Amino acid sequence: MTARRVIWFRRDLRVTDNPALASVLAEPGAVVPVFIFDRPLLASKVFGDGCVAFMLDSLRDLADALGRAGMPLQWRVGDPREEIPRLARDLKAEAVWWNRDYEPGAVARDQHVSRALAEQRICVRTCKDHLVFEPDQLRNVSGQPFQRYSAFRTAWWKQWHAEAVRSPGGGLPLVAARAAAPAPFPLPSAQDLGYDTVIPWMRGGEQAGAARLRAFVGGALHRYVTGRNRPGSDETSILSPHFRFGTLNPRTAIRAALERLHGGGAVSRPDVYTWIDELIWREFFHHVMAGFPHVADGPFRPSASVAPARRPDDLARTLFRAWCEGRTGYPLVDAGMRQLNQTGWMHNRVRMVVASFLVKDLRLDWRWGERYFMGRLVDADLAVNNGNWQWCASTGTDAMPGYRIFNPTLQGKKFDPDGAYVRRYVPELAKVPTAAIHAPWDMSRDLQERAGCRIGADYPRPIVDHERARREYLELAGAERGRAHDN
DNA sequence: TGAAATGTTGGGGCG
DNA sequence: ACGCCCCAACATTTC
Repeated sequence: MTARRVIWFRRDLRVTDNPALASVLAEPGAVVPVFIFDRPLLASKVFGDGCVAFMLDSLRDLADALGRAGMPLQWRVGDPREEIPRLARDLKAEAVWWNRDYEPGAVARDQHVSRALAEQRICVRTCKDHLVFEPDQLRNVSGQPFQRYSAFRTAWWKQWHAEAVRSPGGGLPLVAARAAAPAPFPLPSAQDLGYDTVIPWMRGGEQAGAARLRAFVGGALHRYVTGRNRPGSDETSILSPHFRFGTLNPRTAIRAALERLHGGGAVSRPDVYTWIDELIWREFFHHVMAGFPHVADGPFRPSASVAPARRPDDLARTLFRAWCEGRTGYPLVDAGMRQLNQTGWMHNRVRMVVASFLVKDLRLDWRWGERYFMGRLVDADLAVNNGNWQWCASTGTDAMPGYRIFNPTLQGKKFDPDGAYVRRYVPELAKVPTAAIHAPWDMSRDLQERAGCRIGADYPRPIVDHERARREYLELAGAERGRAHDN
């Protein structure tokens, strides 16, 4: 009897360019693909309906591709710590394969599973996939994880050139030619998992991921440096959900961008390298969380020049609710939050603006915002979301200085000059003239009537005065710095 | 991947 | 022609 091997899919929901799958298929014998719906994690409701919808959509694509190759996906709902060892034993598996995950919780889970499998004398084989370089591959001169993005990026590129990073090859064809599609393997519905069914804002699965990558690399990439800052036009890649679930691999995406650059054409170096920078930031935040797991619960370091959050009283909760629902009275902030609530995604420029507003203008605990984002974003990724929030809150490894405070009006004028983004997501403001779109409270009574938007009735008056909030934040931050200095 | 405050410069209007 | 002022435009400093 030939040996049977299990491949456990987690954050690598694709059949092409998948190191663990390619390796397990390279050996003779039967392969059983497995996915576990992590019941405790799903019950914790860290993620939202949109995220679960994207995952299910991706799993349908994966199950279909595996089914065509004669390997129906097995799935369970339960705790993977128990389900994987049990499944491996029931299947009389000789080995279990997976691609590694670096989140602290996932590392603990995988160690637990590895021990349980070892007790049953079942081999564990793991591969690198989710990051181009793993945490222990990139260290500073003293052997520690990097704490500065610029140094990390230098080391990252050095390693990229040293290794000549390639895709693994092998795996399965995306669509088997002429193969009759088997009956779709029934996966659980969102309801079965305790979530509401929502129409996914973007398609999941590796076919959708590959199509989007092609469209972006062949399209908006050539004007990325300026285009990426324009939330009113779709000029970012919008690939983050695919990287989150591994329906697309960053190594492949980066190679595609570099090939477009070197293949000639209208793509400039700054455009390509600026985009790749964003993917290196993603890697950086994963390395930071792996090296300093305490960042998951609080600041990387107690930081001077950061004002303390206000008391979590009724006022704080009222302000927070207004922020969540996009009712702050600042058009760009409200448009961003409504885009998030409606679609499960927010343009990155606007993510920075709404985060700055929560932390600096409202002086709320950044972790409130972090948690809200996790519960809404289709691309909800613990390490990346946490890293970005800490950056905005000025508490992170390589953070923005505390005195950097975004002015939501100015950001709107600069990056949404015609107000297209605001008008799309804040329909009350649709008829406000462009000159006033980012400061509608300046409109005269008469103008408000004509624009069909009375401030304070149809659209809220600003819940805080930005000028004043900014001065207060700086004052409190200065006091904090003074105290730190005294101690 | 900030923005306000402050400083500097140079062109043009004007007596 | 000259000095003076104003101010926009740009540069630098500061939070």
